[in-house]
This record gives sequence, C-alpha cells and structure tokens, in this order.
Amino acid sequence: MADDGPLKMADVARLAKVSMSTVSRALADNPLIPEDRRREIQRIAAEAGYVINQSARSLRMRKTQTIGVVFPLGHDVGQLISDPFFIEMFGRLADEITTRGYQVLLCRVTDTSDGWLNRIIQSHRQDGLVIVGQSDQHAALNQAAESYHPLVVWGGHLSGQVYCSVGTDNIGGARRAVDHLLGLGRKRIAFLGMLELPEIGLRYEGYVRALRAAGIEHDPALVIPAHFSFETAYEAARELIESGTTFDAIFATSDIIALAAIQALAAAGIDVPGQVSVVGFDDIAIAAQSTPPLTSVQQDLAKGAKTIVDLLFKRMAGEDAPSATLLPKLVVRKSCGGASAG
Amino acid sequence: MADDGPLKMADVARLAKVSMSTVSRALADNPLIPEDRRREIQRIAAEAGYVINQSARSLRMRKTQTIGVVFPLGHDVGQLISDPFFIEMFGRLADEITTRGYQVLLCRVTDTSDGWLNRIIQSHRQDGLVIVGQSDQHAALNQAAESYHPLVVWGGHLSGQVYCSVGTDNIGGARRAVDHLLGLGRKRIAFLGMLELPEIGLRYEGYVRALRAAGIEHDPALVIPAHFSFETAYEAARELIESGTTFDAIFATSDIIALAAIQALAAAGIDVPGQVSVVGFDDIAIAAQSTPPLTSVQQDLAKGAKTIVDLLFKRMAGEDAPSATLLPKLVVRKSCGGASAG
DNA sequence: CTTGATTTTGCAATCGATTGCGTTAGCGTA
DNA sequence: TACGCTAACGCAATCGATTGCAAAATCAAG
Repeated sequence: MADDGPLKMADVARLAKVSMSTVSRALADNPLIPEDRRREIQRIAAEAGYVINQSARSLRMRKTQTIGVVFPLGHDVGQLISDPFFIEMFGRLADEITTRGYQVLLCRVTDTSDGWLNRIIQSHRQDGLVIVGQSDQHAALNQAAESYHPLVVWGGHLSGQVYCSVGTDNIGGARRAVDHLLGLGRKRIAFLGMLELPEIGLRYEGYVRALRAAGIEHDPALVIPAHFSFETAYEAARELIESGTTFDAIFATSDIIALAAIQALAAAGIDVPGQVSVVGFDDIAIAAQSTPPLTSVQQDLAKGAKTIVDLLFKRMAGEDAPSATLLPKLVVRKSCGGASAG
Repeated sequence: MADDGPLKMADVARLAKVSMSTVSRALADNPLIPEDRRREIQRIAAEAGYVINQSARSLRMRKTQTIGVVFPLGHDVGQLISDPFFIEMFGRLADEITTRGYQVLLCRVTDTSDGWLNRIIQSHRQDGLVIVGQSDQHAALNQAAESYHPLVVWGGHLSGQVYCSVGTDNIGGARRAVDHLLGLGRKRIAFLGMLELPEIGLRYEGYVRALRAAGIEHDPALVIPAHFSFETAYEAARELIESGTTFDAIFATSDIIALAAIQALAAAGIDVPGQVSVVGFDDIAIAAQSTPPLTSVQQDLAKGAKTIVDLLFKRMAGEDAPSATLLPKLVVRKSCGGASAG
C-alpha cells in the first residue's frame, strides 16, 4: 500500500476519491467545500500522514510563511552570534514570530558587497525582514526600504531615515543613567563605548547633556573606546584604571562592558559600589545575577520585539507603519550604591 | 525600462539574448556553457540585480539549502528560547551551518501531538534536521529516524537508540566533577537537577558512582529536584538550605542551577567556596565571569556543533554516520575552593 | 565540399501545490 | 416536466526555476 516517496496531494485526492482542487480547498478550510466533507478529507490526509510540501506552496502562493531575521552586519560580520543582547532579542523575536504562525529564518550576512540586502530580499525566501542593528548600513537600509516594504530595523532613529525602525530612546536612557550617578554625588563619570556606532553616539550625546545640565566639565580623558566583547572591554577598563585618571563612576554602553569593567575593578582591588559606581545598558538577564547586581538602563526587549513584529505584520499587510521609540527605564541595583534592597 | 515586478530568469535571458536554459546553466557555473559566456551572463544578471527565486528552485531541485534546528520539546514547549546553553549551542550551530552555505531555519514545536516530527520532516522546508535535546521524545525520534536519515540529535546516547546523536559523556563528566569535590575533602555533596530527563539521569548515575567509589553513603535527602530556570532553581536551593540538611558541596546539573544556588547561598550568608563548594555543568560563557567564577564541567559546544553538522552533512550525502560522544573537561575555578589562580 | 565528431544551445517536461472559471449536480418552484 | 438558481466540484493554467534529450552550430579531417 505504501510506496516509497512521500505522499503528494494527488495521492490524498485518490484516497478521498475527489480531485486535487477539492483536497487543496478542504485542507485550507475553504468554505466552498461543505464542512462535513472538509473534515472527512482532513481526516484522511492526517491518517495518511500527508503534509503539504511547502516549496510548492510557496512558489504558487508567492508566500513562504517565513520571516527572516538578519543579524549584525558591518564590523561584526563573520563573528559568532553570541552577544547576549542579540541572543535575547533573537529569542523574543522568534517567540513573537512563531506565535503568529510564521517560521523564523536566520540570515547571517557573509558577503557584504554591494547589494547584499537586495540579494536577501529577492531570494524570496521570506515574506518579511527584521534587521537587528543597523550598524554602519544606514544607507543600504534606506535604499532597500524604498522598494521593499516589509522591513523593520531594530535600532535608534537616525536623521534622514526612510526605513521603519524600533529602538530605545538612547539619549534619554543615557541621560537617565548619568543623572542617577550625579544624584549619588558622583562627579568623575567615565564613558565606555564605541562612539563610531550610531546608537552609541546617541548615548554619548545623552551623557554629555546630563553632565552639562549638572554644570560639570566634560573631561575627554574619561571617554574610553570599548568594543562589545568582554575581553576587549576588560582591557579598556584595565587601561583606564592604570592610566591614573581619577574617576568615581562608570557609564558603560552595554552590560557586557559594565560586567567587564566591574571585574577589572575587582581585580585592581577597587570596591564597587564603594569607590566606583557602575551603570550598564540593556539590562540583559545576567545583569540581575552578577555580583554586585548591575544597575542598568533597561531596554524592554519583550516589548521591543513585540513592537517590531507588530509593525512588520502591518507592513506585510500593506499598511504603513511608522517608526517607534521605546522609553527605557533605569533599573537600580547595587552596582552603583544608593537605594536597593537586593 | 524597469517594470515593477522583480526580474525573472526569463527577463535575464532576454537581456542576454539567450534561452532560459542557458541562463540557468550559466548561473550555476555549468561547464556546458563556455566560460567567457558564463561570465558575461553572470555579469548581466548581477547588473540587472537578478536573484534566483528560491521557492521555485527548491521545488524543482527538491532541495532547500536549509537546515532546520529544532528546539527543546516536551516540558519546555511554549517557553522562551532563552536558556544560555541552548542559545550558545544555537549560535555555534548557525555558524557551522552558514559556513557550509546553508540557511538556518528555527523550528519551534508548538504542537507536540503525535506526528509533530513527521510534520516538520514532510514539510520539505529543510534538507536536514538538528534536534537540540531529546527531552522526553526518545521514542518519536527513534521512529522518525527509521525513514528519515538527515537527522542528528544533540543529547546523550541512550539505550535502544536508532537515531544519530552527539553528546557529552554525562556519566564521565559528572563523575569527574564529584571526584574533584571529594578530592577537596567534601563528603556531603548535594545533587541538583531533574532526574526525569534522560541526560540528567546519566549525570546522576555518575554522581552515584563517584560516591560509591569513594565509599561514601548516598543520602537521598541530598538529591534535590531543580528545573533549568534560574528562579525555580533558586527556590530549590533555598529549600535545601532551610531544610537543615547539612552539606558541604553542591553538584548542579547546569550552570544556571549552580549560579542560582550560589546566589541562594550568598543570601543565606553561606560562603562559597569557604563553607560550600559548588560545581556546575556546561561551562556557559558567564560561568567564568560570575562571582566567584564557577567550576564547571565543560561541554565543548564549538566542537559539539561542528561534530553535529559534520555528521548531518555526511548523512545528507547518503553516507552512514555513527553517533559520537564528546569527552567533557572539568574547568576548575574558585567556586569550589582548592587550586585556582583566576 | 562532405562527413562525422564535438561543442552549444534550446524545447518542453517537470517539481507539487493553488485557483479562476466553467461545468455539473441538486433543489425549489411554477 | 421544465426552468432557474445556487452549491459543489474539477479542468487546466500557473508560480519560476532545472534538466534530459535532441537539434543546431562549429570544427577537423579527408
């Protein structure tokens, strides 16, 4: 009875003694087929273990029921997708997407030559795209967004931006963090991060504004370039410590950097938060579990992911969806001293 | 010149003044087409921004150039994919897969009713499957493996196993960890983990063997059920502490559980490693960065992922590939006292 | 200039579903 | 019985590529 190859719809049609058209419609719950017959055909198909071939379906319907999630570009190309922030974001996005009955296709860009985005788009492997982090590809995104609508980017809103983005209010978040440090009486606040990246530039902007508002002179010696990886951030922090520059607080532009800094401080025998307060950015899962627990600017990733996917589905439906900015929240824990009850 | 819809191969054929067959072959670098003409056609296609439609290609070739990665099943269904171990594994797998020119499709199983695996397989969305963690689906995997070969499972080798799996030597790893604790003079070693899961069962086996070999009586009061999530593990550890049962070491079956235990111990004013030594399992990235840094049984995920994907591609090529077991390594850090120069 | 061998090229079938449109069946009413 | 109308259903085209096979073009040798 059972031949080797997997069942095709034609086989089910034969079993049910109807045409393929009817099977197709029955499986799609098309009301053109009377309900009892629909049920019957569905039962037969299920019992035979029939599953629709998605390749064929995608071709015909020009839809794949799949969302592509594209990961860090530019400076991070070729690297492992291991940054906790990206990872957490990916998990949240995956949840939101699968909940809506779509599959998730991970796209790693291995070839950033001109047209990389077009190559992804035109492959028709997905019905929509989420790009996590605009990195240095602002122009490419702008260009693609003109003709391709189902596209949402996670990242700060930049000037001259055409594409739809969802991101944190970086300036406001940074400002809040630095204001908090100032409120604790800290005056020499170091800034750790890569100014070249657009989002970090915005956080720097917030840092500067907060200092200025407090009437504190801004010391360039306190601005330290630090990459996102733990090792390089640790080095950066170590150099700051050894440089002899005095400081009583650190505003790190990511939690990984903050954790690395705390570790470097501990290694140098400097007490956190006794001598130096540390604030991070992102509030990733381990932030609450570090020692001491890390004060951090919380990006509500659950909400961010939901917003991204909501907007994406709107755009896929042809509606126009505007960019959104999320308001970050400062989560105060022990790493900066002051009030906290663990 | 530019009409609205995206280019099709026929359009490129027209531009190049050849047939579609020739374009198809040229883009596939088929030597049937003379090299200079191939180049020419490729240039024309690239300039026009043409990209092959993967839906059509997949249908015709019966290949998708995609590997499906299926995530935790059973008890974890419906949960967020956030466990650092899974996440790290996913990143590594994604790297190995994309390096080989394949795409990664994330499959979350939302419906574990009978035939869930068949439904994934028969959808023909992927050319091969990696299943991360067999959970309680041993039987389903065995059944599917009989007719579907390009399938590799991450997990321990269980008795009566038909499918191909790659996993750590759980018994050996646990044994090594407990032996180390015994070597430090610890005698009352608590075990934290869910015995119901096959892999954890094996780790328990190693735990028991190590105790037995050391001539230490095995106290059931020291075996505490603990789930993989931080919160539940924290609760489990707290209960152990408050139960009054004496213990001088903890063997946790995952790093998350270990970190939760350390935090619970700290909250109870118990010094780690002074009063209690703690060893984890997995050696996830944050293990080295916790306070104190965590001793852990290292599963070499990079190697594991590479092995999984190697075997999978062998199987996709029709070869037969046997299961593999990786030897774990105990990474000693400060959380269990003894030698360490952190 | 033939002829045969070889290299290029294109026709048309194919992958497995979906769906517009026309046909048939079924029913009620006159 | 005849007619009209609607509900069910199936034919065949279609999505956009790949490829077996045969035709056409090219070349070498006689």
